[in-house]
Amino acid sequence: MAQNDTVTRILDTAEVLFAERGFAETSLRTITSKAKVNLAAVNYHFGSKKSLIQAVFARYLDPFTERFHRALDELEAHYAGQPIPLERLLETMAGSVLEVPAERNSLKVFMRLLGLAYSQAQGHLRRYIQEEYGSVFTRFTALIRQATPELPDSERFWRLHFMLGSVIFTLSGLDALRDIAEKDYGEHVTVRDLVRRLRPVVVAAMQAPLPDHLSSAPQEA
Amino acid sequence: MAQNDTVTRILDTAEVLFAERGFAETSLRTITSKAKVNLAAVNYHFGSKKSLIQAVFARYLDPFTERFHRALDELEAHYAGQPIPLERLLETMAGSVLEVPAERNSLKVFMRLLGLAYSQAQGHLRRYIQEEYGSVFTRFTALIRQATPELPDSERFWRLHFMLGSVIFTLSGLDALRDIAEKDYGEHVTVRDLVRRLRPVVVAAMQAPLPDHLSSAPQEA
DNA sequence: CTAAGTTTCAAACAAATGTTTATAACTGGA
DNA sequence: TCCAGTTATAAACATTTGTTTGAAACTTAG
Repeated sequence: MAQNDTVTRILDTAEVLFAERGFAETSLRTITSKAKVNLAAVNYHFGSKKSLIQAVFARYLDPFTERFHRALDELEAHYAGQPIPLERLLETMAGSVLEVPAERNSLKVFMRLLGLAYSQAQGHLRRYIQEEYGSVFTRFTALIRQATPELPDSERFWRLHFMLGSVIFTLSGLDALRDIAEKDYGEHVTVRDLVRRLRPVVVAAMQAPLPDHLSSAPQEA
Repeated sequence: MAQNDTVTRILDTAEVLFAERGFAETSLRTITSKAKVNLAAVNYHFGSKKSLIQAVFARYLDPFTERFHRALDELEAHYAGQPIPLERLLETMAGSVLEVPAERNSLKVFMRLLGLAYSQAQGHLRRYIQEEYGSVFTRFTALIRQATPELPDSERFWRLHFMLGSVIFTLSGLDALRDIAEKDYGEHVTVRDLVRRLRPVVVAAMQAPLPDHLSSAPQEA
């Protein structure tokens, strides 16, 4: 299993370095030397650096989407057409997110990669993620819609992205923030702690009153 | 005023390109050719690419911190020792943020730069921003503390970062999100619209009930 | 006008990057 | 054992990068 070993070692090393420094700032030579494989191995096994980046994402996102779809299946079966409560939906998502990286690296790496995918204008990455994994997000938002019928569609859209920002931003910068929190408040924060803290915040944010310009005026379609 | 013209043209061009592509992905040749100045001009006027990046930030952050400090002065004078309501603090911050870029480019560029500063592990940038502009943030959080006495310190710390994530993430990815929103909901969203939408969300998030593991157990110091 | 100082410019530099190539080493089945 | 197919390796390749250089052009004060 020499091939698989090389491929895995490249992926393991690349994901850590990408998360630490970003994609453009991580050279193939840095990856291959740290992974103790030949420089040409990346192009041989993956074709290009771009494809390596996508492969790093696929290794997280493939199991995640699979699990998330299954979890949503169960949830829908259990509620049998009834709208699923917002809290249950959020818990399910958090659960699926937490399950996957537990098997390999830390959630931090995963989130940091997601944050980079959004922030770095790496066009190909955004497109790739949207095309490959957009469907599960669409499904999730449709369920959120049933759970929050009082929200205008556009308002829900924006609030979901507000919350997505909270999660990705905080978790992707977790290391630096954790150091501060530990120094200033003497408490060591785990990812699970953060998720616990996030839950009431996200729920409250989604259920916040409508902004003035929407609550008084007639709501849009 | 030939020098100033060159310097300004470099800064104007660089900030847009940085915001669009990131720092590592934007070469000095791209900047200088688009700005119609000589390649060596960057090193002549700024010394290095790193210093150019910092100068781009300084041009936003210097006026911002000055205004924000002044606005907080007024607010503190008006409330004369009384704790300032959370909404007023948030409005003041939003106001200061909105004022500055109105004079030059769009807020989007500013936010996107901030997002990049956090997400790209550009160590020097994080350090630079923390050292140069950390004090105003410290002052702001102290006021937030008085406005939310019911929150444990660590909980407030995390919630502030949750909200910071919402703002930076949404506003820095504004272009892509706006396109979706316009296509799906037929509404053109301005930055001011978004800030209006953010307000009730942020307030509700900051005032959300404590998470289970904090609300029942005795609260930490 | 002239000389000193500042700014521009084209060219070159060294270093680093992703990728390709040709060869060697290894692998498993006939 | 031998041979196809796969994988590993070192070397080279063509670009691109940030930076430096030295001379030209320009500006400004005496």
